[in-house]
Amino acid sequence: MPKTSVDPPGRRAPRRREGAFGTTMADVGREAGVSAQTVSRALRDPDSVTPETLRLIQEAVRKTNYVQNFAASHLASNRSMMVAAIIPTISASVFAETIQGLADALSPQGYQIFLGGSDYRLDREEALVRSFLGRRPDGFFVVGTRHTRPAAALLRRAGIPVVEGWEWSAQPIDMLVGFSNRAAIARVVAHLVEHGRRRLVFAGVLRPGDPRAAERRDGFVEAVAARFPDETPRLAIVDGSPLAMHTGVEVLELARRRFPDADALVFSSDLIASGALLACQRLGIRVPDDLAITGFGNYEIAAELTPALTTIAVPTRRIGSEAGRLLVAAMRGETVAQGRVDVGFELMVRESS
Amino acid sequence: MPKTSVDPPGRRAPRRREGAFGTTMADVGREAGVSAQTVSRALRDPDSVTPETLRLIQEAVRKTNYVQNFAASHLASNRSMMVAAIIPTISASVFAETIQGLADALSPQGYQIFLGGSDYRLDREEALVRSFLGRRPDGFFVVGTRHTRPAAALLRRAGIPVVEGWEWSAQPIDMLVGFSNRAAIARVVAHLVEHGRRRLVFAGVLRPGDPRAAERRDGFVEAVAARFPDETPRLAIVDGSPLAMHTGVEVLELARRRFPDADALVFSSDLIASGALLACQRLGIRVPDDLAITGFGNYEIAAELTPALTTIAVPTRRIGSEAGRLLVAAMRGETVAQGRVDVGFELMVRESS
DNA sequence: CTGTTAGCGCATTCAT
DNA sequence: ATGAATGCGCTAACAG
Repeated sequence: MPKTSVDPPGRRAPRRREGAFGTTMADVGREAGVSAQTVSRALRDPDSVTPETLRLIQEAVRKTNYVQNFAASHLASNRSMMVAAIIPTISASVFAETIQGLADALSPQGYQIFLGGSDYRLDREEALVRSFLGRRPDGFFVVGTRHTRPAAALLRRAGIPVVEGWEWSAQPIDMLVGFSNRAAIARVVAHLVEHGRRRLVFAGVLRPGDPRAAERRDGFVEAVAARFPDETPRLAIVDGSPLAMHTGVEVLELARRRFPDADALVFSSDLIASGALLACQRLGIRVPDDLAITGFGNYEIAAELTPALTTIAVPTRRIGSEAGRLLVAAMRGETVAQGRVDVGFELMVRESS
Repeated sequence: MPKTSVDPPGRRAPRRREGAFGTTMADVGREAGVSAQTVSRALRDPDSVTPETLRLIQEAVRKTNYVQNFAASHLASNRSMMVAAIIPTISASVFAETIQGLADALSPQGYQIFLGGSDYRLDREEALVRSFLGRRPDGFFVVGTRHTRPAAALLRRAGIPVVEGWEWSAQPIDMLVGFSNRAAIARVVAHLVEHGRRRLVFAGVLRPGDPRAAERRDGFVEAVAARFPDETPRLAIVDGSPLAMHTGVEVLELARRRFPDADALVFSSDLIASGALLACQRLGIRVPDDLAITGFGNYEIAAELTPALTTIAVPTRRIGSEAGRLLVAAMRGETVAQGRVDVGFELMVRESS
């Protein structure tokens, strides 16, 4: 091995990558006959170089199979072009829709999304926040406005735009895109009472990490108390069961056992409302004649059932796209005039009520 | 401003980060009275430093609110601790389950997941592959074995473990975790024929980017041809409609119009089978007396319907966890003995057939 | 429009 | 067990 120069002390063999993507901008530049810096510029802003230079570089990129290394780009520019997103669970279609909306708004701007599911647990959310911040995202989206104190502190200190979603809050960490779960249930209660229902039962699954469901319960209690001040609000709530269709049967039975005279069941989710509605067919309970049933979320199944399910439609996708819009603006350094967006909701009156 | 040293020419102000996470390992080390390297070691392997040193460092981390920068770590170590995953759509619960399984296997090992949805389009998949490889993931998971030529080439050249999932293929790019969609449908056909059905119709939604649905159709054609060599296989397929419950009604009507004497409908997905089954109630079609109906996927709704839906259960979550297991082993540099895992499927016989 | 220089924050390598 | 030097691949800042 020829050694043409004397290495200074402490000099070692270079750590150059062996892998397939060992080619760097310098390699591309060498191939194209320009400097690495020009390659960098050409890739980020093609108009900043001569058309001829651009052509040479593009050709060199192709020839060398070059794939840009974003980690290095991130380190040098202090921009990761990533947005972190935390949702309660990946397998709930409503949150998946929100993420779809987020992606629709962010992808065209070149941002990638880092997704995590907290499994409805604030401690896991905190762990995710901590771990995600290590990747230095340029923005953060999180479902919910309730967080552990350290998680909120981390997000506040991160120095990046943060959007909370799916709820309404007086004191968001930064920006907010949501709606009032309370008001939505109040709307359901108003609808039922207007149609002659008198003995309403709130039927739901409540878990510690799901403040949105708790808000719906509170909204129910408030709305019923306002109309029937002398009555105790009727609640049929389970808290150990999963938020799934078959739990609807369980909640239905609980409600009927505890309140045999009920004439309307206000479910906290379409998922359990659907399970209950299908069970009613088997049990011979006539809906809406014997019992009105309402859901929440306007899931795909709601419109397909017989009778079709009355429910609250939430613009889940729009929550994501609005959040993305706000994040993009803020990440660009623009001052966001209105950082709180109420996307509202819509009562879908169908046959079940 | 005191200037105690003469700057060499070309010297500029440092680019040190201003943001909240400006603290580096050097800052932590200074606070703890050790070098940055010791901090680095302590964070990665707490046993490699003195308990006392560890304590000092942990305290310093807390005091300075230090959050490790993974981008720098990645660049220096050439390990990103990320796995990229591409699925057809985020909002399909079956794929969400697979991702959940993947996360279950990878998170404990410290890997984070980069998720993308191709929207059932191979060109978008290629774009995602390209963009994801720029992040230099340590492993790659992708649903499907069909890819554009450049996408497959990129994955092959990437020099990282790749797992394809949800199908079966003779020539995977690298590793494979799936099952035979053909065999699954053949199993359904066998079941129906054994129970006296003679005029089977394949009812489905086919889209260019969904080879799994196409496999199911092909499996149907093969199985029927093997049993009734003289007949032309009956197909009721729509290709412009979304894969949604309400499309089931459309497919049902098409099948009945085209094959009025059909005695069994083999749907390509529980989603459309459920929509069709619910429509049958409204239309007065008795299931299974007039018509047997089968689905695919064993979605949550399948067991809740009346009659409950006969379907193929796919271990969706296990596809993800097995993929994660294989990736972890390969990323550790272990030689994976069996890189092809057939997770199989199960016929769930219920009331609808 | 293009090249040069320095450094982003960390892990690796070697020395102690 | 700990420290010092070096470079990962890229972009910012500046010079020409």
